Amino acid sequence: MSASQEVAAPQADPVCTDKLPSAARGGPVGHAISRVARLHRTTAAKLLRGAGLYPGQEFVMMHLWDRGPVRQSDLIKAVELDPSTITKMLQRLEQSGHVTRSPDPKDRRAVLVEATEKSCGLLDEVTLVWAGLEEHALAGLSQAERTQLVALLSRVEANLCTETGGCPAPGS
Amino acid sequence: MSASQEVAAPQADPVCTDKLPSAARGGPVGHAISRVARLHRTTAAKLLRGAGLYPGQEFVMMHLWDRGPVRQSDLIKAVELDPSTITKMLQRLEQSGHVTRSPDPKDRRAVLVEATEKSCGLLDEVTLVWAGLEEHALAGLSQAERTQLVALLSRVEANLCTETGGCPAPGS
DNA sequence: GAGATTACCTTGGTCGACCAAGGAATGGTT
DNA sequence: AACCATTCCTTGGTCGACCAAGGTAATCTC
Repeated sequence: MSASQEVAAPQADPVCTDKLPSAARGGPVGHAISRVARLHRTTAAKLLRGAGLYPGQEFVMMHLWDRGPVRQSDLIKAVELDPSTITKMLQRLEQSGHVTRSPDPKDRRAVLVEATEKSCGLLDEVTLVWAGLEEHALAGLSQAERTQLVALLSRVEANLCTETGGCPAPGS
Repeated sequence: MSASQEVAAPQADPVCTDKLPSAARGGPVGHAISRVARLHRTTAAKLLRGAGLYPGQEFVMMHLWDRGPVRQSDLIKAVELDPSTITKMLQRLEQSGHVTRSPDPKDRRAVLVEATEKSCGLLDEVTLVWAGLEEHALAGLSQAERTQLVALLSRVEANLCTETGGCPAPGS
């Protein structure tokens, strides 16, 4: 019983010696968040499809719809995405006619972004889709549970921001 | 005062007539989930980087580490991803030496996937990274809060699965 | 057994998201 | 005025994730 050569012949030959049954140990919250987020995104994708938007673009459009023309850098700060992501997304949104980009006369480095009139037709649809999705996702949860869910998520978000130095100041 | 030409000159000219102040109406949970998930993923990415893995690959590797050689289709069901996603991910994982693929002798359509010995060195590192990330994300949350968070997320997940017909049976 | 159906995987395409690097204009220092 | 640092955006690359379509092999049906 000293040598670990015969490991009781595991049916599936776990390759890496023995080790723990990882499935359980893998952070349950991390897994849950990943799965829920992916599900949420793909459902949003299907719903948004009819509107001609890809998932992720809604956030940008929403910001433009109620902020009017903004500098691209403001947009970046608002949605907290990588600048290059925004650049490319805007190029596509411009090509599909949802957005207009023009150089800022006051700062020749900057670019002003604005939702086109055509895109305004989507506002209602997108709003509806999001409301429906939210309700679908939260079906059966009491108001208290909903607020607690967002509270917990906010705390997790705050945690993930600290120390990594990847987030803007939580205050403003 | 009939023509709507002078719209009282809004400072930021919100383009789409008036409408509501969307920021508030956009589903709070949906937003929260998106942001948290992105944050979680990018932090994981940074941590996993040292191990030579890209975010998302960990799930696949974990499954392989404790299941041994599996058919690709099983892997697909386990991680609930699109087949093509798995195919491409495995091609990269094979090229980077973390995984081995071989035709299944019992079914010539199928492919058997297995973690390489080299990859076993990563098991500990990945486990540590995930444990640390989980703790970092949940810092300050009581045990009760943690379990409730996963409970709430599970319910949301279940909700998102139903009706859309995009999920496997929740039972098995 | 022949034919249709299903299961398994691949390829090609598009997008979002990131990093790394770089070009241009602005702003502050000396 | 000259220089350096910062800000703003772009390009090029890689990956994960999806959809649509296809090609081969098993399986079911008649």
